[in-house]
Amino acid sequence: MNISDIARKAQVSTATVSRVLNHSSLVTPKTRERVERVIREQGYTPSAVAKSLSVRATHNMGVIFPDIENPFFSSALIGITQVAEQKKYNVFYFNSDETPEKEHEFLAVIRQQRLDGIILSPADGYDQVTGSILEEFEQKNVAVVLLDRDLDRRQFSMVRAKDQEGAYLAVRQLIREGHTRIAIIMGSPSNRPVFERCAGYLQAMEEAGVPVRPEYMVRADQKSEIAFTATRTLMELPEPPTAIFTCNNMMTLGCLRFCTEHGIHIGRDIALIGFDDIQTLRDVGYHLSVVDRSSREMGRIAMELLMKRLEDPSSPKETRFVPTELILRGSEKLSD
Amino acid sequence: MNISDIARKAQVSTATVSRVLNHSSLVTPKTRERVERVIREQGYTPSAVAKSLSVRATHNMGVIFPDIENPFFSSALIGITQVAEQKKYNVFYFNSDETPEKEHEFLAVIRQQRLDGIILSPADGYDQVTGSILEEFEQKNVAVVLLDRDLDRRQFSMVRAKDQEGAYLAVRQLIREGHTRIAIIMGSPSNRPVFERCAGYLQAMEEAGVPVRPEYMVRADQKSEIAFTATRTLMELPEPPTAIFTCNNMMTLGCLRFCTEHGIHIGRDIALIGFDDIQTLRDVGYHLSVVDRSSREMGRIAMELLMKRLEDPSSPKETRFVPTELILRGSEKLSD
DNA sequence: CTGAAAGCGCTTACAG
DNA sequence: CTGAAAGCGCTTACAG
Repeated sequence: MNISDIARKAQVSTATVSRVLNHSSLVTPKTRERVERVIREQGYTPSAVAKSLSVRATHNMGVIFPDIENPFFSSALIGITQVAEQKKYNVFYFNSDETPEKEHEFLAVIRQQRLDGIILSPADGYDQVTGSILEEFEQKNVAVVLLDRDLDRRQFSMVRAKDQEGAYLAVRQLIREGHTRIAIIMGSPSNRPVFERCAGYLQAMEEAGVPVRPEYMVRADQKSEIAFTATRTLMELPEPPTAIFTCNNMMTLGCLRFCTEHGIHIGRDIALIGFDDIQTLRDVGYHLSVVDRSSREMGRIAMELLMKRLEDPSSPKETRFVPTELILRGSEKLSD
Repeated sequence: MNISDIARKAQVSTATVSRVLNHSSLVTPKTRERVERVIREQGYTPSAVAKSLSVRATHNMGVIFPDIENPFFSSALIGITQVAEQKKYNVFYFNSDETPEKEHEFLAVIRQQRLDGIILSPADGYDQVTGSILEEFEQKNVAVVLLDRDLDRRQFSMVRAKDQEGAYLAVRQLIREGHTRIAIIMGSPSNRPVFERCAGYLQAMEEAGVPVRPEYMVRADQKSEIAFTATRTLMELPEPPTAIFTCNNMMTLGCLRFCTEHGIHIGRDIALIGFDDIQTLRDVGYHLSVVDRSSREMGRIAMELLMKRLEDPSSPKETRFVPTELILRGSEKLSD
């Protein structure tokens, strides 16, 4: 069942069928009606792949995220699909699993599939392969938007949160609570948002004249395991910190797990503020203070930026920021 | 840059280029090499859409889930993408947001996009539109696999968990702990897994001769809000239950939220066993007893079933079960 | 082993 | 307002 079959049964040309399919105004109501009836009767569904080949655009886009199990990314994906749906774009989802190699594979697939655009959070902010592939994309007019994480030295449209500011507020708050031994579980410089949160930490510490102790700055990554052991490192210090700031939700979870497994009570034995809210913990009334931002909104904005460049490839690349908010629920102080 | 350009520069026919692209054995090493060099030099990427049109198969598939923010579904998607990647299939992701209308829309898109197969968890197990669209799919040889939720009276390949058994074990455990006032937060019959968990509850109650009290059976849905108010209903009963069994993770969360907001301590004031483990709670050392199953595994199996039917459309539809496990962490008893 | 040519199912510039 | 025909970029049966 293809467009020719419909044309024959409706006694028109395929051009006419195509026109009614595309709601062209230059077709008589009566012929339109006749064609539509045949389409309905035959249960005909036009092939988007044939159309894509013909018009040289697919109306499909790709999303590459490092980990869809991370609530930040699943929320962002919701935001993306919401606007994709209303804009009639379809999304291919690829899970890079935090590995650049998979990311490269997927980028190749995206090229083959002739997707119109792509939204991604790079596995590694320093990756040159990803960077240059994306630049080729832009040259071939496939729109690219970076979400949350950026790529070193590369210019793309992107949506970010006010990371440094959020972290700064959090750490300033810890200082106001009287803490001076404040540790940070941070990430690698190749993950820019996490790194900027680190900058926020330093900013607050320096502004308040609190000495920054290198042994209080420990490194983790996107998997909670490392944060778990990083917390151990901190707590086994001769002079352990009295407060910790964690740079993302996975780190927060790893840190929390270490503490609970070792009888360290958050808000009594140690203060904690995390970056990214964790809904599940709120549900159970766990009073964790956090820096929050709207991940759905970030997804929506990423789509807006993508649409903008899709509609006009010469429109300027832009960076949009979503606000960040410090939510205090008690874990920032040491009660008892 | 298309296949003809490459053919011209390599001084062969497009047929030959196509053959090297597809690793056909009937092409001389030297011509192959020459063609490959030109491809490399030109940075040529063949169009999957043209190929799809030509071979009448896209090697693309669709996934429609009700809510990717639900950890069960995001984990299942990981399982799916893992095997999709190794089988060289690409996945379109659609979020139905628990609404049949969107689901219908997406199914139409899937048809237009000529996807080879689809994995879905229907928003409504009684939905006849979805049911008949899927049956048409099967007739047109687009493979369909249901994940977790099924469709009333319709035969499709599917992967499920041993829901009733898991629920049975949980409730039996509550009874062994001495509870007789055991409530259940259940779902609508249109969500089969949740409903079968209800059957497991009844089975355990009846087997033990514990009277089933209608007021202890309250209804919620996939959003935690309803479970929140359902819990209120239970707790405001003249004779409130001493134990609750919740039929999925969202219900568990809603129930927990009500309890924490009202100073009801799980494991002291009331016992609770939920269906589906909640990793975040484990991380913070929240001792919640649950019935667990492997959602990633369910995703992987769904893909296997899909591949099987893709490779041989006449292969029998089959239902595969993943095991279910009762994990006791203390919330099933009333200490103190 | 290689090529010419038809075909996959649409769209669209052109002519009428 | 409608149609004939070329074109989008591949694949493949057929002939050699």
